[in-house]
Amino acid sequence: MAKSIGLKTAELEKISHLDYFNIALSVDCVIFAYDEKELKVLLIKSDLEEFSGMYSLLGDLVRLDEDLDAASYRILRERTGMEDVFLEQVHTFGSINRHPSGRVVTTAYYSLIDVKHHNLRLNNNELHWHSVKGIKKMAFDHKTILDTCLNRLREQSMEHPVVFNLLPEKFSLRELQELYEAILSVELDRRNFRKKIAIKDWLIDLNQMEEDVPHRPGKLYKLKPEFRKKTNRKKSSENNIVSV
Amino acid sequence: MAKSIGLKTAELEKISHLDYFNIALSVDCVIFAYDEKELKVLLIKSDLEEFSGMYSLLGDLVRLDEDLDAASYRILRERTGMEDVFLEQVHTFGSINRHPSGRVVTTAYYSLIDVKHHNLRLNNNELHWHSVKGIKKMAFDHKTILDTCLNRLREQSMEHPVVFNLLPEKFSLRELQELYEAILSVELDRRNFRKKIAIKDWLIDLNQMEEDVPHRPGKLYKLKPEFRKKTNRKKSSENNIVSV
DNA sequence: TCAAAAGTGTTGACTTTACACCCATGA
DNA sequence: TCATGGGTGTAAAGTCAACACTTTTGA
Repeated sequence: MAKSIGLKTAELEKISHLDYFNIALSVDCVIFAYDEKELKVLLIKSDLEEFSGMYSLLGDLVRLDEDLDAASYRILRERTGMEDVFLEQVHTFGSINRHPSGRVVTTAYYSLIDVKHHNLRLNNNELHWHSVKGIKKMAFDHKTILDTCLNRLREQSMEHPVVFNLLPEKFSLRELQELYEAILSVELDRRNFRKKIAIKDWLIDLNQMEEDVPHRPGKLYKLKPEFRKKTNRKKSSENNIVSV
Repeated sequence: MAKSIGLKTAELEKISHLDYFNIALSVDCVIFAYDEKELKVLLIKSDLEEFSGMYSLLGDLVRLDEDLDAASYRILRERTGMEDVFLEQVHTFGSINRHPSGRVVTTAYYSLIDVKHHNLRLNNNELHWHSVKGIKKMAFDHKTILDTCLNRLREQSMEHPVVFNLLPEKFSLRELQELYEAILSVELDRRNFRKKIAIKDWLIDLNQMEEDVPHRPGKLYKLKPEFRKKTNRKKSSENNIVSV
């Protein structure tokens, strides 16, 4: 079969570049949860001698026959037993020497889960929730990755209804406010907070009350279903329209 | 040398995972410029038979001894002859079948350059500026990548002084406004636009006037040097502080 | 009856939008 | 003298920040 002049087939191109198929690609998941009024992240003790005693994010190499996004879902599923959770790509880290095993480029994702719903076997596998505030040092460049994902979470929190993925289905406005305060590391004014949430029109009043609280119970709300997106990925048609 | 129980060295880990070092990693650059009152992007005719006649972004495989960010700078330098330009990572695309040569995951960057300063040899290498508005179909998943980068540019434009990378050093407020209008695809009110720019306090009044315009010349400005960052990458210390 | 949090409005400061006229220059 | 864009202000609407008291419940 004659080839067009100047063009090469993909197969030919692959052969001429085989040397390059020599970088491993991993994904690392920053899995956030909210518990005890603190933002937590799920970490595992590093099993590399080089990072003995340090913690790392949950990650794995991407398989040849696996989409990048699928790899991050797989890790989440394997580690937490959860399906259908919020997961979003954040950034890819590709310094030459970031991994002692060789050239490994990693794509970081962040995930938001309801800590009550996971299915972790936390006891036997060195997997633990860590308060984000207390984390100083991590294996690899994982502290940088964590910081980057935390910043992304903060940005997203302020513009989109994503934090509800960290709460149980029913929650009070106090719980919601405390969650925002934990994520943003700020104190918020109760009246202004409630006004702002009311304007967003994200919530349904369940006409139910908190129970088992040692004080006056608050009303319970849930997120309107149309905002329960699992990811926040933007469609290319969602352009920002601005006027000045 | 004795090993700690349960730990493995990075070297051992690499051996056990050698199969995975089999995905190629590329970077693709969405190089924007502004010319003739339109936002343009630099594209090249695809040299793959599969995409005969279609255009693609400028990309290349990442070398084994090259940082991911360095790879994107290299492509930009090789293609435009420019150093020290604005370049920022946007997203990584990793569908299994996005590339006919095999498994190639690509990290997309966007770049903003002054069209007058480049050093392209546009004539002999099928490299051309295309009006972003007119682009319908591209090779690979490059249309999706372009759309994603355009959205990122729009978001960044509204919050940070990045668009100045698309202008010559000296510019008039009219040029600046037309640039924003081209990027955002909106019409802006002149008085409100000037007020808004004045409040940002990004510009230095050069006390010079436009020349060779067929109407009353406007004042020329330049960006204050402290805003002339080449990239907009966030330091992890730059937390958003919010009050509600 | 005490402790804890629920629930609720107003004011002033600021920001955003909409909108129109005269001026300076070059052709 | 005409065409083109330069340059400028104000009023109304909306948003944001600061701030305090009464109510309800459980202990």
